[in-house]
Amino acid sequence: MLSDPKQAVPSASKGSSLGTIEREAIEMFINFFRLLGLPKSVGEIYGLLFVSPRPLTMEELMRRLDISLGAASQGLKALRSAGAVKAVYSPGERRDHFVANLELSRFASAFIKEQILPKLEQASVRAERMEAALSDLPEAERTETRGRINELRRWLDRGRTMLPVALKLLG
Amino acid sequence: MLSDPKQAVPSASKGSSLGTIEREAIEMFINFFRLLGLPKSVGEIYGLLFVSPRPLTMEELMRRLDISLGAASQGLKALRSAGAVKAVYSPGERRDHFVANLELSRFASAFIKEQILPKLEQASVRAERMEAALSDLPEAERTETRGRINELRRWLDRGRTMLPVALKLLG
DNA sequence: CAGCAACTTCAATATAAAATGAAACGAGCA
DNA sequence: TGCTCGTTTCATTTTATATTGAAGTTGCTG
Repeated sequence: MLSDPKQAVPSASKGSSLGTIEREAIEMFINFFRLLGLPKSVGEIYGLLFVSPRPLTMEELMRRLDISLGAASQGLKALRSAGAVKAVYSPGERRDHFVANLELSRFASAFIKEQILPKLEQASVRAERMEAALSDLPEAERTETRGRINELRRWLDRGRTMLPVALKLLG
Repeated sequence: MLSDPKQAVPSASKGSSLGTIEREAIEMFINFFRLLGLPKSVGEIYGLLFVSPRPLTMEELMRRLDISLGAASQGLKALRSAGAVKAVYSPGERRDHFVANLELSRFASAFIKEQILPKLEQASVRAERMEAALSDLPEAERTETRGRINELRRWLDRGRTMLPVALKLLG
């Protein structure tokens, strides 16, 4: 359980312009990025940039991945803001060229900082509110429920001490 | 970046039958479960069971959470198969009663084992195929691309040695 | 072993998320 | 200043995911 396998399969259409290495890299990153809740197009873009030995323009990404202008622009925006991709200057060239940042640990860090930590903080606030609401409960249920809330808080505290350590290990 | 905040808000309809503690718990678990790619209804069910001092039937879950028969059945199935919930025997009662397993570490373990490890394995296979396909590349690109594939493999190897350790720490 | 309550399944439907592409924007250049 | 190319934005469309509930199944019980 915990959701299905369902393998990523490249559409036939883009088979022509991509080699084995590119296809494998793209599929791999689609899978990992999906794990972080990111859309397919973002994984495709990063995958292609990861194995590309030279910077690519947005136009090249659109063409080779067969994605739209909007998807390319938004995907790159997201990747840049996560520090996963950067624009490099190309002399005498007007358009932007993009390269992948190969330090994969960035993703884990960004994910922890932006997704997990805020949820932990919010959860702690909720736990306080739950504690405070214990008095509304009928006597009989109070002890049992208090125990459960405490269990929850122990986990939240654990998380809040562990994650910064994990972040240090990564970055 | 890395997807939006967008807070879970309980539908007005079920406000009536749920107290503060229940609402807070439900919203908290909806948020965490979503992080693991699980549907809202699954988070709702687990949240309510988590703070419920006594076992609940499927019918109670349907009524109090205002979810359908199918959602309750499937959500419980998923939670049971992940070991997050179990059915307890209730003397002289025909219908099943469910309780939450409070050991939250189970989720992390299940998630790592079922979602992350398989993807790492598959990724390693892909990396081998990429390595093998290097010879198809024009000379000029080979060295750079080989370096990138190696970078990838270093990360995959790291992951494959770290995760089992993480699993031990949890369980 | 018939009837029924409890549960499961799954095709249909509703909802949410991502992709598209036309229109708006903006930076550099003549 | 007005063009032009490259990029961003966002309303619309498409696709994917979750939910519903009726029909099917199971297994207890009288």
